[in-house]
Amino acid sequence: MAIQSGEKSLPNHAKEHADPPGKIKIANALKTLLKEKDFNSITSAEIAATSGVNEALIYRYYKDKRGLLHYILSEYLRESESQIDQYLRDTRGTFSKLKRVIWHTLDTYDKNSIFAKILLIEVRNFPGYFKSETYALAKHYSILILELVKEGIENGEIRNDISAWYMMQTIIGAIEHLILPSLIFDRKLEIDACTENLCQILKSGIFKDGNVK
Amino acid sequence: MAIQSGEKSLPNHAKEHADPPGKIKIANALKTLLKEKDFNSITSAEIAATSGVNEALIYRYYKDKRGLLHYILSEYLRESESQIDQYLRDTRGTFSKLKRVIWHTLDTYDKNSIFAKILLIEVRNFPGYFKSETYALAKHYSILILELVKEGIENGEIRNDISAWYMMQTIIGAIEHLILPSLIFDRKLEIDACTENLCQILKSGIFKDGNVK
Amino acid sequence: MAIQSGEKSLPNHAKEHADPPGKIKIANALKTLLKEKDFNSITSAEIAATSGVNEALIYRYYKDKRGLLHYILSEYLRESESQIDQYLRDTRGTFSKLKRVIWHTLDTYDKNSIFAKILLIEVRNFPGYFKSETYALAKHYSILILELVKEGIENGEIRNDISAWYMMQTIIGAIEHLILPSLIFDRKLEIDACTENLCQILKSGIFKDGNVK
Amino acid sequence: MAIQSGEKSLPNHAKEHADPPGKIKIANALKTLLKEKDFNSITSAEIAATSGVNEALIYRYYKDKRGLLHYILSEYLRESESQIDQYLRDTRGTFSKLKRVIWHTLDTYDKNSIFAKILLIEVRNFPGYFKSETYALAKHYSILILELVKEGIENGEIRNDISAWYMMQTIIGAIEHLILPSLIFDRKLEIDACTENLCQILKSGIFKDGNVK
DNA sequence: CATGAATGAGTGTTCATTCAT
DNA sequence: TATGAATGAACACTCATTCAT
Repeated sequence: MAIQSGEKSLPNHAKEHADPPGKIKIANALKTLLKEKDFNSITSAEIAATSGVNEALIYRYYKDKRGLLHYILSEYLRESESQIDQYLRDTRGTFSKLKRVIWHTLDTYDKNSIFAKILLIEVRNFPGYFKSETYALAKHYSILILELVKEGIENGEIRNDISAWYMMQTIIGAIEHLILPSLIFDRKLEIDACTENLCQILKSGIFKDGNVK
Repeated sequence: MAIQSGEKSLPNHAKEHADPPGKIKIANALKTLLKEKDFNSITSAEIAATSGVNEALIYRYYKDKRGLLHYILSEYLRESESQIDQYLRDTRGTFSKLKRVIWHTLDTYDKNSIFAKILLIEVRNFPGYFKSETYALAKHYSILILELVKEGIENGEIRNDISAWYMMQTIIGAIEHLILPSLIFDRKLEIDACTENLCQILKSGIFKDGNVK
Repeated sequence: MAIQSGEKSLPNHAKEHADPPGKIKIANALKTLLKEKDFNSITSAEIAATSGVNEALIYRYYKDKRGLLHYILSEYLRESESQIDQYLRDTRGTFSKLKRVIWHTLDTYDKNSIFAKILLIEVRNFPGYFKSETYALAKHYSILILELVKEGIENGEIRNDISAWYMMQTIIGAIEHLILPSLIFDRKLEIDACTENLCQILKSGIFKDGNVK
Repeated sequence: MAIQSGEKSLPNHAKEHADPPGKIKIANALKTLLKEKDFNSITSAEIAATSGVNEALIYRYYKDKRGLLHYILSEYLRESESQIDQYLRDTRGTFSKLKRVIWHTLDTYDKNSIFAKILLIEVRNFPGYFKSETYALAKHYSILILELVKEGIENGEIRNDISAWYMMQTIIGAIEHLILPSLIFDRKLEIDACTENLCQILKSGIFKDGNVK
């Protein structure tokens, strides 16, 4: 069920083997380079030089440059989501869960600004097909929030006079809105304060008063 | 004091003449193309084709592609600033002036999202030397705000216990912060509401109560 | 009405100008190289080196490598056809005309074995779209023969109990059949003898006895 | 006397063993692929994928891609020749033998048009050294014909006023000449009719009248 | 016997830019 | 003022082939 497109399909029986060193080096090299510059202005030659492997190896492990980007993006999202799952298992109450998810998301974006930049800015300049591939990845996250909201509606914590989908959109929009400027202007994000504020707003606007656990 | 870098220095006697048709056509072509795509993915050939002139002519009038971008950027800023000057002449009171400037800035960014995108997003992916060149352009604007703030301090409208420079930074930051998401997420900017809100915040936070004219 | 695809569309007003030297050099270089090797195993770098121009110039004048091939092919066909036209103007009687055309075709193929090779052999390994592009060129020739046959039917020289199209196909097939082995086995073609034989066969098989002028 | 170049020399003790499965799979894969496309546009990766073995295995069993081609070519020729030997053992009279050989050759070429294409067309675009390697293979066949002719001269069936070598060349040329167009124009070969016609010509031209057994 | 990892040398093509006129 | 011709330096991507195990 893992998200892994962007990779080339190698012999199936190798599934249990870890990724070969070259593949990892390449992914790391792109991550490094993305800290410094645009994805589009990073060349295959640079990726190869940075990772210390041959240029052709990139194309053995990944469909193309975009496939490589897609791979590290999905890897990052997969990891982030599994952490969120962990958090959620330890938390009771929809409001608390939502707060945890928001905090974690802000924290991860802040710690991985390269990915945040790609997901929030660069992707928007790519031709459509990639946008949708990437959004397919990001959709997992949307669904997570949506499920949480629905859960809240069912257990009575969240008002039921607004559609769950609309509330999810609002929450995600708010999060992105918070992160974006800190990303562009290279500012540190005040994660705790932001979470607190956003949750406060959601509580007054979304959650029914007095019903929060 | 006109901002003109990016242009090639042509024979001096031409200085007073208006720009030759070719030069204007080229600049307009780039402006047009920027509405559709990334600066980096616009080719000189496209610019030439769109403007209906020869490719080499670009390099007669501008140092290079970046020089051309710089030129239209500075042209835009010059125009915007002269409009602001106009507005300010007709306005009394620092607060009112500041409000006017804020409104105008939001309005211009909104109407010229191409430039906003470049100034706020694209430039950040350019190599340092161009970034600083662009900041040199934007400095005029900073200074304008700074002067306004200083004026306010002097005439007693603005509190004098915070450095003028810090207040200017805050104001500019707030403006950019407001514009950015609407830019990235392609949303319409509520200029009046934004201005009102921002000014309200500034009034409570920056201006001394009851002292606003 | 000239056949000219494969070329890049350059500014229209230049139509009366002759082809620039670079363009000609490139075309000649490919012609030279085709004498020695496969089209597919000729590299752009080789074409550039042989013609003494920069590699990029190829792509200024031609859409791509195939476009260049198409160009020299169509140039050759255009020239050949205009020569045939010349011949036909000086000849009376359908049979004599047909004989002239056959002789000329064999002669031209023999003198330009590079083109013969491409038209009869290489093209067959190209993906469909190019095949059809090339056939579009060759169609001119088919039509010429077809018209001749029709003329013969109308003036009573050629029997009218077989469809003109079928007769044309037979003639073209016979010609190609004659040329092919001499091409592959690098043998000189006995043009006069071949023409004589083929015409003899056609006369007994296609033309009505005693009716030939 | 077996034809085996193109192969890598493996440990001697393996000589008597049959070919290992990987080796056979690879050869079959290339044969399959050759039905669809040019030898030059078949990649090692494709061969490996089609045969279901590792790419590197190709180079364990064959010197290189050309070596593999050479191998299947020689295998095919060896098989064909051994069949001819069989036929010849059951036939009496040089003319009858020659007729059998001709029929078999046409039949085999017709049934294995992939090989026919390579031997008659593709090889001509290869660099000289491979061309000559292939001719070395085909020489066996020439010698076979030559021996037959000599036998005919000795036993009085064939005229002795023309050199045997020249007659052999004529026969081989005629055969290839017959096959080529059907190959290029993808037509079915009329094997019986062709054999009959060719033999008729040879009988009138080469064999002494009335002397044929 | 067979494979996964890795690579050197291209491959067609693009693009910003310069030069001569 | 403007242009047609020409180019150097990349660029993403491919392929036959080798090596260690």
